[in-house]
Amino acid sequence: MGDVICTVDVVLLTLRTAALHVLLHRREREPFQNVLALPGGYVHPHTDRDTRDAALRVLQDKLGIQSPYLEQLATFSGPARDPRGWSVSVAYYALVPENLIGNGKDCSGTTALCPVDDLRGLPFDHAQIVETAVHRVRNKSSYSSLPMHLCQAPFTLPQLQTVYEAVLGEPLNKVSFRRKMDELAVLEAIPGAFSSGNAHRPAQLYQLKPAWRHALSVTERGI
Amino acid sequence: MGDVICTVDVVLLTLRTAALHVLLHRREREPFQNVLALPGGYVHPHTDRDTRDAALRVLQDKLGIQSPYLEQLATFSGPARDPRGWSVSVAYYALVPENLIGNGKDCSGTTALCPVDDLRGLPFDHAQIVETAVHRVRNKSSYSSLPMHLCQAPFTLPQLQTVYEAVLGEPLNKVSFRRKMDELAVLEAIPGAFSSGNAHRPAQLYQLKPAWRHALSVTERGI
DNA sequence: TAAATAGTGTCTTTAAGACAATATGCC
DNA sequence: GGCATATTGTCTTAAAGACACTATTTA
Repeated sequence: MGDVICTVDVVLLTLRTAALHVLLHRREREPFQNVLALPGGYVHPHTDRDTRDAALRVLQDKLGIQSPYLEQLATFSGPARDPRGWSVSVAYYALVPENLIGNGKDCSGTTALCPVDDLRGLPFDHAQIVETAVHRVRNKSSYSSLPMHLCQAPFTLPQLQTVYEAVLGEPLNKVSFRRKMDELAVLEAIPGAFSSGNAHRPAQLYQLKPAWRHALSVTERGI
Repeated sequence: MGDVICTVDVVLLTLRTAALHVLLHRREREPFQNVLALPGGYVHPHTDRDTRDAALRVLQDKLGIQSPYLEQLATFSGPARDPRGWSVSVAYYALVPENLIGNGKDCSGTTALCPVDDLRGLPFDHAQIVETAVHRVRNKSSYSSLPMHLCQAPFTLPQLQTVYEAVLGEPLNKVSFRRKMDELAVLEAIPGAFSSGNAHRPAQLYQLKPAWRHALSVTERGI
């Protein structure tokens, strides 16, 4: 009964040039040594408090990324998804602003940021896991504050609207968008802080209220 | 690495007297022998194609229930949730109409149907799993055809509305409800079939279109 | 025909979207 | 001042809810 391989995989998503990208990591060992794949690894029952802990450890050890927005996605299982044998992978997805990537390790070709709509050659069932994650993120973004975790604070409302539009893939009504952001009630204006340097009116800068740094607010009827 | 216990648990929900109930099963073995708990068991890598398959097997073997609406809920893990050791449980939830329960085995005290808002003494972290399932079902019911799987076909629209109201815990506008059922587009009227036996106008009988027996339809703005 | 519930028409209220006017920085 | 974008006001449109009217059965 104990011959089930138990792993975690992390789909780390970010926004680059208005398109969702996933961070892939070059595998150090067999199977699929040197192939780009989702960062993941065995659950370490002696040190991990749970699978979420294992996912955070993977992010820290393999990518040097700490404390992103992290949520359980789904669990994938079966005899064929991993050549080592019958396996269970608890998948998580993380959202980070682009600037957070590369601050840690790498810079050496061990990671790559790939557009989620143009992925090829992923090992295991990682293509399906990424697809599930992207679907979840796009869906959840349509009624919640989720995309705010892709935005580097401080940010302006027009910048945030651009992020929402990139994730959702459709233009949004400016007035409605602002009404919705107000309804979500997770942003706080930074007093006296405005965007600058542009040849036009500066915009108010905002940040997530601290209580919402790792939580979501949802609207009744969608963004 | 292989010393992680891998199990599935199933939260089987039904509606009895307008209240959500969960089907519990008396454990045949240690730990918690003879205690009522969620039906569950080890993943069998030699026979299960995946964890969903394991959940269906558990439903069949322990409860004699086949082919309900079944969906993955979440995965629960950690060193303390199971006294046997560090464990991962992939939880599923199933929805069935009440009449389907008891057609199989039991009738002998090995199972019990308990109201989800009045559960005590559940072993493991099963209380948390049930709570998560109920939360998921209530939330998903607010914008989808999910509650239809709690309804024995054929059913009338007023009956279905009662089911939605029971799950959501609030009264619904009759006209809006019918507009939404029309928008979901998953029901088909059974030609010439009407409810009868009551001292009032009979109601048209409906059933799920076959394509939607194991799928969900969702609305843009909620029920 | 009275009672009870099913089913529908329509008015009111509320939310969403379109449009435009004003605000404010930098050149 | 002129330009570009931010922000806000307000009108239009669409969805949701309230209410009431008609329909159809049994007692």
